[in-house]
Formats: sequence, C-alpha cells, structure tokens
Amino acid sequence: MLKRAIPVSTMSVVNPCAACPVREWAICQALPDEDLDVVQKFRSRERTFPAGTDLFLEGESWNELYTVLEGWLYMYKLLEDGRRQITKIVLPGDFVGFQPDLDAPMDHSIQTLTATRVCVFPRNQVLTLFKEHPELAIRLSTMISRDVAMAHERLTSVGRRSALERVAYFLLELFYRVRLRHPEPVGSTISLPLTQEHIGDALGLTSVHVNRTLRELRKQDLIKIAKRTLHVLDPDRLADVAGFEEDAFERL
Amino acid sequence: MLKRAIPVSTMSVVNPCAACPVREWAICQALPDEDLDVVQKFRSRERTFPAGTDLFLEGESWNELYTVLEGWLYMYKLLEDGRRQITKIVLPGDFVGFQPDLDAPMDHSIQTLTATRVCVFPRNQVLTLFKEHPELAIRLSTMISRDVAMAHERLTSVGRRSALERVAYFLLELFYRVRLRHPEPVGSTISLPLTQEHIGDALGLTSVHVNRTLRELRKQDLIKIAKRTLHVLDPDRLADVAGFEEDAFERL
DNA sequence: TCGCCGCATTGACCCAGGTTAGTCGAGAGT
DNA sequence: ACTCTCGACTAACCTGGGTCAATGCGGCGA
Repeated sequence: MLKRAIPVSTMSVVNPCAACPVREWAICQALPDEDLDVVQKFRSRERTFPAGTDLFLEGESWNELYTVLEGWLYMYKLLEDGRRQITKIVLPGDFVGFQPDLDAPMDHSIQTLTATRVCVFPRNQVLTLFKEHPELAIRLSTMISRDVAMAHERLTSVGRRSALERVAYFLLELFYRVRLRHPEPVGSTISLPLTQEHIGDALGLTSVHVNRTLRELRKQDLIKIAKRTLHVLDPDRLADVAGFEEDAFERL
Repeated sequence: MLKRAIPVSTMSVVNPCAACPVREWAICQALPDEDLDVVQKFRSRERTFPAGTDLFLEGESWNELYTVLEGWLYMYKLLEDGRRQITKIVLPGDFVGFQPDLDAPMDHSIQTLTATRVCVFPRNQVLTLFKEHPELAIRLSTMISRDVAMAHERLTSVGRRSALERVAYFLLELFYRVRLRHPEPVGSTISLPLTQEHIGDALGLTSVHVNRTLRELRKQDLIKIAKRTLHVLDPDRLADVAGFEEDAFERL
C-alpha cells in the first residue's frame, strides 16, 4: 500500500497520553482522563521528522494519521507546472491526514517547517475507534469543521482582500493561533519559521510582493520581523488593516 | 435566541424519510433502512424558501440545521465595505449550518439561488443524536472533510490559477457535482442559476472579467451558456484548460 | 403596450501586483 | 578564509485583471 518509503524519521518511545502536551487542542480533548487508555492502546509509537520533510505527498497511498505534538508544518497542493498553493499552516494539536475517502490516495501533501514530533494512528482502524467512541467522532467533526471555517476565511482573504490586508490577516491569524497554545510568554513575539515565499504561496502572492508588503507593515510600525521571529507591535491597528470583525479570532 | 424572524417560508408536510430524494448524498446515507425512523422522529417539518432568500446571516444566532432537499444556494462572507466572497455553492444533499461552535453566532451567511426545500434539524439536540448514532457522526466527518478538500481546491484556484483556468475549473466542478446527482438526462447540459457576478464573487474576479473569460471559453467552443443553462461542449478540453489531474472530480 | 430593472456585454483606460534581474548578508561545509 | 547556498531585499518594467461608463436586451408588472 505504501508507494514510498517512510521518510527519514526516528522512532521514539511511546509517551503516556496522560502527559500529552497537546491534549487540550487535539482529538483527545474529548476523552475524560479515565478513558485515555482507549487511545493509548490504539495509537502506535511517536515519530519525529527533521525540518523540510514531506510526511506524505498528494497522490500517494498512506496508512497513517497523525496528531502533531510539536513543530510547524504546512499542507499544500501543486499544479502540474509547479505553482504551489499552501492551504493550511499546521500547528501542534492539529490532526493530519484525514480525508473524505480514507482508502483513496492523499488529496494533498504535507511538509514540515521545523523539526516535528507526531503521534501516529493506524488509518485502517480509526473509523472503528470512532464508532466505538462517538465523543471522538464528534470531536473530529468539530475540528474538521473549524478547518472549513478557516479555509473559507482564507478563501475570502485571497479572493477579496488586497495584498496588505491579506498579509496583515495572515500574520494575525498565526499570531493568535500560536498564542492560544502558548499563553505563557505573554510578549507580543512568536516564532515564525516561514520564508516570504511560503507566505506568498499561502496568500496567492509572489515572494517579491510579500517583501514589499512586509516593508509597508514595518514602515507603519505594525510589525517587526527578525531571525524567524515575528513581533506584533500593535495588534489592534494590525487588525484594522486586516479588516476583520473583532472576535473572528476567538473562534480559532 | 433567534435575532431575526424566520425568513419568508411555507411550512409543508413532513414527508417520509424513506422517500427522501437526496438520502444517498446526505447525512442519512449512513443509516440502514431499518434505522431511518431515528432521523424521521428527530427532524422537524420541511421548509421552503423562494429564490433570493437568506436562510441566515453571518453574526446571527440560529437554532436549526438543514439538509437541502431541492434547490441551489450559496454560502458567503462579506467584508465591512461590501466586498463579497462566495465560499461554496450548496446543492441538494448538502448539510448546512454546522460550524465548530454550535452555540456561537453563525460564521457565514447562506442565500438561495432558486426556490429551495430543506429538511429541518433542531440544532440543540443534534450532538445527542450523533452521540447515540456514531454512524451519523462519522458520516458527518466525512461530509465536512469533503468540504475541506473542496475549499482547499478552490483556494488553490483563486490563489494560483489564471482567470481562464479558474472559470473553467469552477464550471467543470459544478458540472460534475450536478451530474453526480442527476445521472438521468445524460446530455452535457446543466441548469446554472448563477449570475456572472456570483461567479466572480466565487472566484475572486469582477463580473466584467468573468464576462470576458466566458467569451473566450465560448470562442474556443468549450462551453455554451444560454438562459441559465450551461452546455459543456468538450469536457476533456475544458479540463485541460482548467488544468487538473483527471480524477480530481471523482472524489466529489 | 410601455417602461422598468436586472443582467449581459463591450470598449478604453488604469493600477496592483507579477516578472526579471539583480545585490547583499548570514550561515554551513571544507 | 573561502566559497556555496538560500533567503531577504530592491529597482525597473510589464500585464492580467480591475474600473468606469456605456449600450443592449429580455422579462415582468401596471
């Protein structure tokens, strides 16, 4: 079934689900502590990947699903001539690899942006697991439906917002998604392991124009970017530029 | 909870689920005949709407979910200044109104394109229904995940395809989605109750440019449009123009 | 029958963002 | 220390698609 060797990766020990660092944002949020062994027994070992690795490619058959424990990734599609659209930035807690027909070849590709650690689920038994634990199926619906909402939001950006609005919106969305997971370092700084080309491919812009646009945002003292780090100087004004209804990000 | 009066609509009789015209494409596909009364008892009456009616608007609270029995609708989002992005064309069988937080205000609007008949589900009990019938929850996951796949496909169009490719892709996608539901009239003609402005708002183009683009497709003898009817003269060549991998539409 | 009105259609002109073609600086490997 | 690579950054120029402003036309209500 596998058309390609499993990418470079190191198997590591199975950590206890009870100590899961992303439980709160992942599928398993739906399980009370006492049922956690359901998933603990079901899942395989963890796996790690270095930055720049494809977990799987569009068109391949694949037999695993992943919950991201650590690291950034992106989901993307390629056109024949190489044009790339990044469809989602994947963060810890996200569930990866689910698609309408679990037996069909993958309908998208996924690549790591940083070193990544994932929790592995065997694909061919997952529907059975969900059938036996409807809370999980409902939790999955909720998570996927958040994906739909975010995809529609991004579609609106790419279809109807100017470059400046788009970039502002994109950075702000990432900023809030990351803050949600790391409330601790209450600064206005997040790590941003994306090149300007990644940003362009996510927003339907060229990297050249992303550069011009970031320069403009910098000039307006809205952001600062240095060494893969994004500093949001004025979230409110940035939100104004992005042009979105106040609480849109609380739904993330 | 309702912030707005239920839009103009006529209540009609409750038709038996066993005679449901869209069962095969809807949530209820997951139920065997003998369990059909589960949903039959759960759902409320049907409701009909004339063309051009909003079922609900973004920001409103709402307490119903719908399976579309008949008619075309579109899901959309507005920016403050009125720019509109159409995020999905809704066809019979589609499940409408589900979102990550069922108690939150709607995160999108829906409007009818034609006279529409829907099957009504009470929103506040639907999670209970799914918990008691995991097949339904899994079916929902599958359907929503199809929405994600299609949204990403559209995002790729809007972000990375030229106007000509985009329009070709859009028409072809609709063509195949409609064919799937109506295999009978084996012609290459489908009804297309959209204005050029709708198409533009779905694709991130202006209606003027949609017009120019359709003219070009017409000139190349790929399509013909007359009286709200789309005639696809050469699906294969149109697919070439759209530039997509052959079986992308079999996954719809 | 007339007169709207909403939509399709076209032409002329314009501009946001793409393209091309660089320079520069910071690692990383040797 | 030297070079190689990759990404940030810039400038000059170009174009796909937007804007503006008409015209046309078919359906529909009075």
